Amino acid sequence: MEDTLRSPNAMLSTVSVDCVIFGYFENMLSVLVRRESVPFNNQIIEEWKLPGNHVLRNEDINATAARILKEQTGLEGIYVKQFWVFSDPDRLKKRPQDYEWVKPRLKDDRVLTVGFYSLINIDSIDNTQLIEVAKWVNTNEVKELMFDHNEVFEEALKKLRYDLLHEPLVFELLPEKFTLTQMQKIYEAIFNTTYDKRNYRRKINKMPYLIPLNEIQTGVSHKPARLYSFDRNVYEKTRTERFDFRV
Amino acid sequence: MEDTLRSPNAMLSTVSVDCVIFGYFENMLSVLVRRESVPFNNQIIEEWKLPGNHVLRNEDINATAARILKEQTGLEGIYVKQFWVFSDPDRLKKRPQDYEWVKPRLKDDRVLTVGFYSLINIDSIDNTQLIEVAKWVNTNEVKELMFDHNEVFEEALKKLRYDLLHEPLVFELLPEKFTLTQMQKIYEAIFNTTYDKRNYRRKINKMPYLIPLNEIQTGVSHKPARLYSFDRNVYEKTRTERFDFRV
DNA sequence: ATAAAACAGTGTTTTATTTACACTAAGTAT
DNA sequence: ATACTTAGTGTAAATAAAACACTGTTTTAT
Repeated sequence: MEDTLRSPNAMLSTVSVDCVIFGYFENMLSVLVRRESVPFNNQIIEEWKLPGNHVLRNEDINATAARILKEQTGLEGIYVKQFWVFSDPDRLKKRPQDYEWVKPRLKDDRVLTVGFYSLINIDSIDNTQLIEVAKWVNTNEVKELMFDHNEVFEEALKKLRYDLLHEPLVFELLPEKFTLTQMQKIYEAIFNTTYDKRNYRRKINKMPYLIPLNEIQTGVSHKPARLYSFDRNVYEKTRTERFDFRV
Repeated sequence: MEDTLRSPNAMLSTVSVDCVIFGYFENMLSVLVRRESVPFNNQIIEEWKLPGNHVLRNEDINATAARILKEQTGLEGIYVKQFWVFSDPDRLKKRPQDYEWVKPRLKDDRVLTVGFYSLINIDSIDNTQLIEVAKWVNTNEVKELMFDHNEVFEEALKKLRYDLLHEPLVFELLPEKFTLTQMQKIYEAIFNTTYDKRNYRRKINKMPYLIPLNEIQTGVSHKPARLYSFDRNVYEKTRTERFDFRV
């Protein structure tokens, strides 16, 4: 409501974007960033957090997400999706050791953060130029993070699972050319289950945007599988609504 | 990323919540608010906008949404869901006549808004205590709104349709006790289509949370229909993930 | 009392989708 | 040649979806 006189109680906030970057290589992986050590109770604690940054003056939040992706991983053209706004007034105070360290820097009331998740394809992960303090970790082995970042992470994973049930986001995690087994394994990893190979293939073969190529896998020590690709144009024609995009 | 030194380019923003309030009575309806008249090019223009307000210092955005609902409609305990953050740096400038009027009041860089939609049940609409400048309008007859509010409105409607395909949100639009025909008509209005009554009933009768009552409709001048209710507890048990709540 | 109007409520057949289940084929390594 | 590893495929049964039309109950008008 921009047209009322500003209430003296209106919050003045910096806004940040925190990105849960998902990739798949044998397991579901996610990028965490090591923060400078935190002194707390006379101890030095090594702390990890999600990659994130402030929204800048001339940026929309999607540009912020794109910038974070570029800075942290060196990658561009990555799938990103905003999934939730974390706005608890006390969200930075949930872990006092983090808050004590941040507090002196705060000039505004709050820091509200928009949670994004992003999906990176297998091949990119090999040549990701992660910044020095970042690393890929197994999503099952995420330890305690700063602030409310565990909550952000868990919500991202929930939302990814939910979205995958309704949209073929799995292609964002796959390389340009992939095998059906690779695709199946990603679903199995995310949903922590297994599927019957024949039924799985029967089902996905009905997707008109799944294109079989006249090419086979190389570099494997067994029968090579056929490669497939994802036709984005065909997919775009089949859907009516979008709540995501590419940065 | 709250732990880096604040960039001099970090945006400082007030944050607002704009609510697209949906209800159903013969048609899909939504609440619009009339703003004080706007002088532009020496004309007085009557302007409409979505109900909204600033996020206050000690509020999270969901509390803001709850407050807006209470203030504008007098209702509490309403279903609300955040669906998108509108963060275009120029979003207030899209309609210069609006921006000219707001500009002198802005002390911060931007106003970022979180879009919510909310669902109100038929019965409440009758006794909604709308504030004087607000009115229910047919969603098909929403005219030009202030700022980017037409975009917010359209995105809300898209998101509602999308969500309805995957979750039984229709119960939020229905009264405590309702007939199957009422329910069907809401779907038909939102998706602008018609369904076969027998197939529709066969389908929804498989929902375990749809409870037939030993009561029938009253006050109708034809055969009264059986009443049903929605069992929230049964529903909660059948779902795994939530991205919405009640305020 | 009877008829007309308005909506409630129900079943069958066909087609498509889902599920459960196990073997053969192709390439690689030794 | 053999063993190993993963690729690739079919069928039958159960379930779900889609197409389709009439009878029953209550109210209102005459």
